[in-house]
Amino acid sequence: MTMELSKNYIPAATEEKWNAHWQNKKYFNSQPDHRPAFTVVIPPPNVTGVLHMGHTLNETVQDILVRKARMSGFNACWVPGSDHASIATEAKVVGMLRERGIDKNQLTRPEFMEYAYEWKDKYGGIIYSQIRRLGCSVDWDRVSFTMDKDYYHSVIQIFTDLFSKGLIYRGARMIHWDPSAKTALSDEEVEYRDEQGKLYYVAYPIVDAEGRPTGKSISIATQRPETIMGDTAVCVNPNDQRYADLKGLFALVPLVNRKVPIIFDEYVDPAFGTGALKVTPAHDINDYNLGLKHGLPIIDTLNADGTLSAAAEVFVGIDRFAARKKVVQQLAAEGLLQKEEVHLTRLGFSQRTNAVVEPRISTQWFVKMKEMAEPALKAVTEGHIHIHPGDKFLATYKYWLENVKDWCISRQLWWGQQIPAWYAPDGSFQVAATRDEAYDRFAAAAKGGSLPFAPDQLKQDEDVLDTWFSSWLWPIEVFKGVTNPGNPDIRYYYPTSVLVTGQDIIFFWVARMIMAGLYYFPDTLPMGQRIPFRDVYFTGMVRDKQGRKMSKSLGNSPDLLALIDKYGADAVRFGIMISSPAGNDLLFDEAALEQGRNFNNKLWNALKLVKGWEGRLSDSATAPDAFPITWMNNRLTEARESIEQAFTGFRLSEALKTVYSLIWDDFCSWYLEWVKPGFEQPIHTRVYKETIAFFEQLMQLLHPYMPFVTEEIYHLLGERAEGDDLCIRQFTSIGEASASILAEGTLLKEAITALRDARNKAQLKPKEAIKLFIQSESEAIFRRLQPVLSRQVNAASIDFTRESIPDASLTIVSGKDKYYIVTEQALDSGNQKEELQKELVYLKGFLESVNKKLGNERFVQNAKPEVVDLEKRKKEDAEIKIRTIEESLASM
RNA sequence: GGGAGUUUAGCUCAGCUGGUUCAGAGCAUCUGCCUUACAAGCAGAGGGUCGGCGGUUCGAACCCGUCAACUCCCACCA
Repeated sequence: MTMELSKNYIPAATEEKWNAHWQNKKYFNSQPDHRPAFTVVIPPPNVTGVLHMGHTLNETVQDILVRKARMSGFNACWVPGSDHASIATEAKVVGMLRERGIDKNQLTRPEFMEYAYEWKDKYGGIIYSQIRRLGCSVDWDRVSFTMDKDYYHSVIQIFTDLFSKGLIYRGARMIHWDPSAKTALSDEEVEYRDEQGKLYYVAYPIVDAEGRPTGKSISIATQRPETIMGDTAVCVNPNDQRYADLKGLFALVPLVNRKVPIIFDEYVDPAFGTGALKVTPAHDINDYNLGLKHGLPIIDTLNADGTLSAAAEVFVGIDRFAARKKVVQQLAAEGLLQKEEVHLTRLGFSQRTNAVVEPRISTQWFVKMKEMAEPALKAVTEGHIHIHPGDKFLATYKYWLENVKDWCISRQLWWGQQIPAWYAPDGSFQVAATRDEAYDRFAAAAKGGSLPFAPDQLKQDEDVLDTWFSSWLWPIEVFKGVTNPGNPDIRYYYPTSVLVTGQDIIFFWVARMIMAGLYYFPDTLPMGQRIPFRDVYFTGMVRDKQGRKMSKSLGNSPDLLALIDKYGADAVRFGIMISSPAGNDLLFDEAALEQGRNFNNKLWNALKLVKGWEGRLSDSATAPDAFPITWMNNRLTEARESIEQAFTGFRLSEALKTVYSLIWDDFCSWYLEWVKPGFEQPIHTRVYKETIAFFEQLMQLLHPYMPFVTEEIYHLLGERAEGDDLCIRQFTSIGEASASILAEGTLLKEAITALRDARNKAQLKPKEAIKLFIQSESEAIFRRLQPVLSRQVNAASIDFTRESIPDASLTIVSGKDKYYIVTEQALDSGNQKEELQKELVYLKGFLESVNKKLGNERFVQNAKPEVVDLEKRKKEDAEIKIRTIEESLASM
């Protein structure tokens, strides 16, 4: 087989070919069988999004683990899918409708859902095509979506089940409200940022019980003057002497002139502001609690969209921030505004819409978390689930679970699973999957009495569930574990093997999946079978090379497909992995992708070299030099061992570095140079075959990282039978590397390097041959290395000697092996003498320190015997080296 | 306010149980090479008080204390 190979590797030509081939062969489709399962569920990206660099890192890591497992005897199953992302998607759909001039409020719910699905179908495929381009070996027959029919039902089922067990309740609580999306949020969906704000000092007139002015006033500091109209008390610290005389008096709320009591509570910090606090129970969690404690009325002055409500009496219908300005103006006009000062404050923002959230009292659905948190904590602390890197996240995980509050799961949206609660005309409700079931429940509750309403009079709760309330079932329901319990898939694939995800969703998702798994599977099963995954691998955040977060506004978030077009998918995968230590942030730099592309090219050129030998095979009787093959074999074994260890510890970046260096340095720079025949010289068939075999093994090792180029080269290396593809080629077991062979290889490399350096320094041209004399204790070894050595340093002859050679340039390697270089023209040895003297000084200092150590009785007594022995050997070694150098210097 | 992490070469990071001549790698830099696989390359080289100080130990990049800088998470102070 001869074919012209292009000068450089061209990724575009091969990637689609192999994707199609793998898919046709169904290599990545998995069915339960006798092999152990290796299961990964993809963290489902938002259905309307595109893959950013964070996803790219995640998917690449998963693919590496999955491909490695598939090649190591496991039945690998990687489930792809996407998340309906209720609030994020709904916001986008509403935006799209607005652009088309459609107001969501004028649509019926079914009409809106039609638009939403239309949107989902249009954009939902984008991520899948990106995952495919990246080479991810997912099982496309198993693609799941959190709003699929079955999946939808599973969410409803879990809801009704949790409700029946008393773990879900409905009630009025103070929650975080997103005025932009007009929905409740969970605590986790609020992000806090420091903002420069203002503190306004406002005078509240003091009046007596009858509302008569006392002539006094109290000064109150507030950041939110627009909430003044909701004030129902003024609070001071009971121990604050400044305000002791206000007992029994009242304050007049500015602008609305409401008479409110002055209450006393130690909650107030006398040192902050003026030591007096306005209490607005409807709009601040602390004030809410104070209000409960002191029995204060609640006046809600805000509408759902953040405008002032009728209860505010003034500025009704004006947005809260505009109202703030107007209130300040008005206060100033009335002479009640005493001063303004700049104040740094922490504001909560909605994760999805970036709107400033409002604390709001509202009736919502909640999941009780305490009961679920306890086993979820145990699963990790008792070692059923391992977090990588553990030390960093264990504490965070623990703290959150120990302090977790109830989870607000209802959202005032349409895109999502609608809450299965059904309300009778009298406002009472039943939770059930369907209207009919709900009606039956009402009937059962009525104990046989006839119901005063018909089924179609039941009204279903308008709200949908938090998107995480569906994704926490992901590892279970992608295998239909909820809708078809005990089926062969869930029994085979669950628990999944490893979850790879960003550390930012440890609470949103990771902790809750653990809760869901432990809740759903009965505790009669061992915990090891109930957990959703055995390992969690947290990837860091991807930043640009200046360390800034990637964001649309900075424009520093590269387009994945453009990068793949430019460098190839393998190079992108390489670049992202080579600079990505587990759990640390990744500073994304295109230079790393360039390195990946260069590596592709290196592989390609090695292929070209080896392929060039095909026509010049020779079976001559003279056996080929065995050393390079023996050495490469052992070096490969050694590297495989360390790669295996790196994988076990999820040190994927380290494993890649090992493969990279194994291929580039050991295979290309050393081995291939050692066996490479001279120009147009034949190569021994055995060497050729061994080289091909090495090359294949190297491609196999690299395959999980760079699947396309390795598969391509694997096929170009030889004719392959049907079904002989690299992506399913199984790794052989790893033998034992011979330390002595490896040491000989090191010796050879050192000798070559030292002699090349000597040649360089002597300014010898590469073509100028030398005569080499070696004076060494390890003569027998050198005789074995001689064929390679002589060619690598262009030695016309190599001879062994017992004494120094006159008129030669001397190089000493490892302090004891002496190389004498003899050339036609005598070489200047002035520099050598200096270098040897420098070396001598260093060695003497070294020997001194070793002697000092050995002379220290406490060292000899306390250190482990092997350490002491080692020091003794170092001493001998140093002494030999010193003697060798001194002898040489004497003869120079 | 509480907690966690980080600090090693110009940059990004390894250094796993304290002990091989342990101070490493890649990138970048410098020198010399268009040598018949590869200039997207080859052959070499330079570069670091391991954040500061103190301690434990025969021995510390590694363990302990302390200080400093940076990063992240959590928390209801108007």
